[in-house]
Amino acid sequence: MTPAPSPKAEATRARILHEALARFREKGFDATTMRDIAQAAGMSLGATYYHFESKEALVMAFYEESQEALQDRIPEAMAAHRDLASRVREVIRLRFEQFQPYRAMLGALFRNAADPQHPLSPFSPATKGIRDRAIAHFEEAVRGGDVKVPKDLQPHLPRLLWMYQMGLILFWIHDRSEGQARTWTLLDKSLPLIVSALKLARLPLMGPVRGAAIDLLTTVLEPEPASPA
Amino acid sequence: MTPAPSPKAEATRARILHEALARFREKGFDATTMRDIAQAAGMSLGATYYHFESKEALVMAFYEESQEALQDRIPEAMAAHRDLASRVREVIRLRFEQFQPYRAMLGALFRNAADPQHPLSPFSPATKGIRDRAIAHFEEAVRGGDVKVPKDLQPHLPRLLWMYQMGLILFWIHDRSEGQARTWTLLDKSLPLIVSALKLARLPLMGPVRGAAIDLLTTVLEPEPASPA
DNA sequence: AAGATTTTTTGAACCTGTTCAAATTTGAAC
DNA sequence: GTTCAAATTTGAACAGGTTCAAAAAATCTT
Repeated sequence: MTPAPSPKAEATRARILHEALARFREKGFDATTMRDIAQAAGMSLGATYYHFESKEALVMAFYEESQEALQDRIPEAMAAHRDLASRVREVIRLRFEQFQPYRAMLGALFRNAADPQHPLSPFSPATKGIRDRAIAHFEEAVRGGDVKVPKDLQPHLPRLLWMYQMGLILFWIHDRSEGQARTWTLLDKSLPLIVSALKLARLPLMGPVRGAAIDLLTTVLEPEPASPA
Repeated sequence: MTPAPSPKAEATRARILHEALARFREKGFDATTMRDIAQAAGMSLGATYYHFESKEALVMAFYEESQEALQDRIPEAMAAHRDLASRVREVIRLRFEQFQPYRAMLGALFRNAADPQHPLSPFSPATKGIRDRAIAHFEEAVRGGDVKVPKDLQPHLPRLLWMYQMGLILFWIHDRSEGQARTWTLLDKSLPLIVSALKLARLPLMGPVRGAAIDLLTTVLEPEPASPA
């Protein structure tokens, strides 16, 4: 796809991204100008655009890099937690920890969350690669957890948990309480409920209910387009 | 607040809005330029800005006007439906019917849905007036319905139903299926579930569960700032 | 190393939302 | 009808994201 990984342009790219993020963190996404970034990186505006298609592409690169960085920390984190709630909580906690310095600017990323067509949306085709890896974390959390998940729910659960995380992140971004305390309260109140519901879902009588819920789910979830040969 | 309703500026305003909406419908929000609109309305760009603070203000005016227009149709619609599911469905159906011609451009309104601070977000302080009236429709639907709602849930239900509607609208806007068939499927599958859950919620054993759910709810819902005297 | 080719960089636009001071028009008071 | 203030309109800017042809630098070929 990309013609070549490029030799040392990689360094320039990294420098631009670095300078951009520093400014995003400090003054926010909107207040930072592409001209600011170009100047900080010591190059012309046009050159900056040679390395990044758009201002938003910078945020995308950040998103990508973040996912990369988290990748490594999941295994050890999972090794330290046994029960499902703790495992899921840990995945989410790590993400928050990582996003912390960028909380303000993340508004810019999630501004477009509601438009699944927008490249920057966490739900867009453009972010599928990142999304899939993020979902894999929850797959991992569930797999090694202590809760037996019904067969029919199994293929959906990781994605559902990822969506749950997305909701929390959205809440967190706009949470103006001290230290985002309300988000943590929400997490600690909702996660146990989810896990309880999961345990309840295994009860014999619950078959039909589960069926209805999953039926609903498949209606909502876009059918993944079959990748052509 | 507003100094005066203005005499005939109202007509100019209406003309601008009319021309703007025609173009939004035809070419979409983004592809329509403020210069286009000014020209269509037969006036200078600056004059257009005299009547509308911003391009988004045009969408806001549309949103406002829509709410106004729906207001009248609710009573008769409710008179024709007895059971709760039908009543709620009717409120939602009316909204879809009204938004139909603007479906494409509504992406622009809901683009900012995820940012509760953004004026155009249906969740923003700026849209509270409209929102409150929309919620009132659901209040009406519940009040005259055939389902007895538990006391502790009562104050929350209308808003919850409104949020449910918002979710459906969001889904609908991005639903690319023929005639947005998937949205209707979703509605017809989810609404009965909601009503069933509501009926179940009244069962004696459900008290604690309901309590936990409502507790969670009040954590999520921003505490409305007390209006100062 | 000269020439050819590709990658980077530059600088000058362009576009579109928005702002604003300076007219112009309108309407009320006299 | 003249006068004055307020409401409206104009035209010319500005800002910031984006584009692009042309120049410069780096890399490759022989």
